Formats: sequence, C-alpha cells, structure tokens
Amino acid sequence: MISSLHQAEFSSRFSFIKQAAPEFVEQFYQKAQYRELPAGATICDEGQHCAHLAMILEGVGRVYKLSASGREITLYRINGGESCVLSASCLMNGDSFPAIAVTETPVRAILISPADVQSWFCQERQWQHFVFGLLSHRLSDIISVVEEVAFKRLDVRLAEQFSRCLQKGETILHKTHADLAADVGSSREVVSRVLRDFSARGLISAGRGHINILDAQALHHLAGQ
Amino acid sequence: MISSLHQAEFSSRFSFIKQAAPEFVEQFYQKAQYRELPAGATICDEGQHCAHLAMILEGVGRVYKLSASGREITLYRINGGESCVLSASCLMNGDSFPAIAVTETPVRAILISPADVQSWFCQERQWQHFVFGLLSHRLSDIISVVEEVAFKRLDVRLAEQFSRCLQKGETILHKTHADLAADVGSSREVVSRVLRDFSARGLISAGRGHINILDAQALHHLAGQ
DNA sequence: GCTGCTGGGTGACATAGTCACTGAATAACC
DNA sequence: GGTTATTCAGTGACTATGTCACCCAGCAGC
Repeated sequence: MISSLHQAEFSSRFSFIKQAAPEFVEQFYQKAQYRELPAGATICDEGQHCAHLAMILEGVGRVYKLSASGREITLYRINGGESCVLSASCLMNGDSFPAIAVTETPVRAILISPADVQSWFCQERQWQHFVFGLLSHRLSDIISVVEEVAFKRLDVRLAEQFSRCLQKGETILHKTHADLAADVGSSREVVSRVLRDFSARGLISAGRGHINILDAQALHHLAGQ
Repeated sequence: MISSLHQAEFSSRFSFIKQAAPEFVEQFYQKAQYRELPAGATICDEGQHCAHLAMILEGVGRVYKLSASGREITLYRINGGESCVLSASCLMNGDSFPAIAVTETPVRAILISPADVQSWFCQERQWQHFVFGLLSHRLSDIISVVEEVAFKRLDVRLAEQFSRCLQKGETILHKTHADLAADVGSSREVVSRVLRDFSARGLISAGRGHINILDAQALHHLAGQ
C-alpha cells in the first residue's frame, strides 16, 4: 500500500497513471510497495531472476555489462519516472537478467510484483502502453550503444558525454577517469590520454575527481560529427 | 487467408499456435497474409515505420546497423520460426525502426498487421507469450553484441563465428572477408589480417569467397576464452 | 609523522582501424 | 575468343585504442 504522499509523487513522475481507470489506480496503489535503497546497492545481478519491476521516483540507477577482464560498459541509466526494462522483459517470460543493475545515488522506488505486472497488462491499456514504451525505448538505447562502440571514436564519444552533461546545465562533471571509462566501455589509461588532449586544446580542465567543461561549442561540434 | 499447406508449415515452425484456442487459430490464419521475398530485398529501412510483423517460414533475414562511414554490424539474424522483434517493438508503440533489415536468402513469410498484433495480444495468451519471448530474446541478443564488440578481440569473435558455423555442421563458409567484417562490425583489411594469421596457423584455409574450416578443436578453444 | 588508498600519469608494446594503393580471379560484353 | 569491369583479397604506413607494469601526488586514518 502506497501512502497518499507517494501516490502524488508517483503520478507526477509517471503520468500514464492519470489516464488509467480509477479501479486500476486503486488496485495499483493497493498492491505496490514503496522502497528506499542507498547509493551503490545492487538492484539485480547478472543471471539472477528479477523479483519485481522497480519504478523509480527519485535517484539514478545504472545498468551495465561487466567483462571477464573487469572492464565495464554502461547500457543505460534509469532516472526518476523511468523503470528498469530488462527486469520488465525477464519478468514477462522468466528469463534471467542479462546485465548488472546498481543504484548510483540513493533511490526511492515503487515495486510491482511479476504477477501484477502480468495481470494488469491486459486489464489496463495505459499500463500495457507504458510497459511496451519502456521495452521499445530501451531496445533503441541499447542499439545506440552498439552503434557508439562499434563505429565511433573515443574522443567523439567522450565529447558526447560532456555535451549531454551541458544539456542538463552542468558545467562540472563529478566523475573520475575510471568512471568515464566504465561508461564508454574503455580503459582508464585511454580515457586519460584523450582528456589530456582535450585539456591541451582548452576544451576542458581536469582536477582530481572532477572535470570542468570550458569550451561547450567545440565539444558539441566534436560530438556532432 | 493462408492456404492449408502453409498453415501446416507455419504450425511446424511456430509451435505456440498448437496450444492456442481454435477460435484464435482460425482468426489468425484468416487475417494473416502469405508473402515471398527474393534475396537481398529490404524488409525495413532505418527510421521507417513498419507496416507489419513478419514471421519467417523459410529463409534468413539480417538486421544490421550502418555507420556514416559505410561500416556495418549485424545485430541479429532471423531464421525460419523466428520473427523480427524490432518491428514488433515499433508496431506496439509506433516508434520508427532503429536499424536496417534485409533478406539474405529468398524468404517466405507470414505477415500480420499492426492492428492484429495488438488486438490478439490480450485475446490469446499464447500469442502474448510468443511476442514477449521474441522481445526479451532479442534484447539479450543485442546485449551480447555490445559485450562482443566492447570486450572481445577480433580473432576470438571470428573464431566464434566459425564455431557457430561448425555447430550447424558446415565446414565451408561461403562468405567474403567483407561479409565477415560486416557481421562483426570491423573492416575488411583487419579481418583479412586475422584470417591470414589463422591460415598460417593451419586453423582455416581461404579461397576466393569461401573459407574452409580445418582445425575445429583449436577454433572452439579460441572462441571459448 | 607514517601508512595505505585512490586518482591519475607514463612508456612500451600489442591490437585494431584507415587510407591508398596493388594485383588476381571472375563476370560481362563485344 | 579477347577485352574490359567488377569483385575479392593483400599490403605498407600510419593513427587510434587497449594492456601492462609501473610511478607519483593527494588525502584520510592512525
């Protein structure tokens, strides 16, 4: 059962619920659970079966692949108002989770049981639409990752990261070189080399654990090719 | 309307239909269309909206991404008894197709309209299960592609291709170096170099447009790391 | 102060991608 | 048949990326 405070928050984040039938909404809030997770918690591990569908109210999750040699690559992030699709997909047919999902910040979320995800699917059109949108959107996300990693140069991909950061209005990125390497699926040394080059060209200035973005124009241009 | 000959073929390929309700089956064959396509035909282009869900009776389709510089990478293949998920996903919520799908051999398929895909979804549990299985299976496929391209060496990935080929009982692969490069998302020159090395080590012997697999053991071993 | 940890830098080397070619095998045409 | 075009594959030079084995600086804890 979800408190009315969290109900209000949920409906501002997941607007599909506003168009759903009142009986569905009541049942939804009745059966859903509220949960808080600290930063760095594991949501779902590789090969594990998902216990529920998590719909995020606030905080950020990261879904990534880990290689045998310890390298990582981020598949996508889950922000407030979004949900972990991979869990959706394995909930629907019992497959195991093909990646690792962790919280990057403290996360507050609403949890839905596999049984409810399934049974609501045909009961409420808005719910169906939401789940399909999720699946299809993430499929596109992951295909973009393939495209990035297969075709684009590392400097371009890092410039894209900085561009995205700027679009959120942030000019300082609080990440280590190793964090960036894990995002783009490269290694720290190589990222360091590219960033040193960016610094020399005056695009950024680097400090311990953070990066100041200086030349937004040039970075957008690099990312745009 | 599907002829009874093709109905028999369909049900041998897509066994979910055997467990479906008789009324559904009747309606399904009533509304579905039979279609033949030559090799090399475009099924769906990048950014296009899909006109229908294609369920393949016989033949092979390839879904791939194309880079600005002309390089390609195969996301997955569609064989007999399978179906193009990306179209499924964009049918369900009207997104555009994020890749290119073509036929590699002549293809015979059953086509379902977007409206039917949707309406049957909640009507017949077997159909729902089939579509979800499709989505979730392909999502895993594409995640494996990310893993391959981000973490594995080219020689290992080519060895995997040959291993897969051997598992189908083929010891001669009728592909050019350029074809292989398009599969793994690399360039012809690099593939040529790796294959030259494989030849020198006696793992394969190469001819114009085909490759003989000689040392299955060694290739499996290379792929297995 | 010392100690250990984390973040970052570096050089040497291996692998991968790009470019600009070459030549050989095959197909297409007269 | 012979000529021409096209396709397939090989090469060297160069750049980009990944890996390994280090080093050093900053910082927190004791």
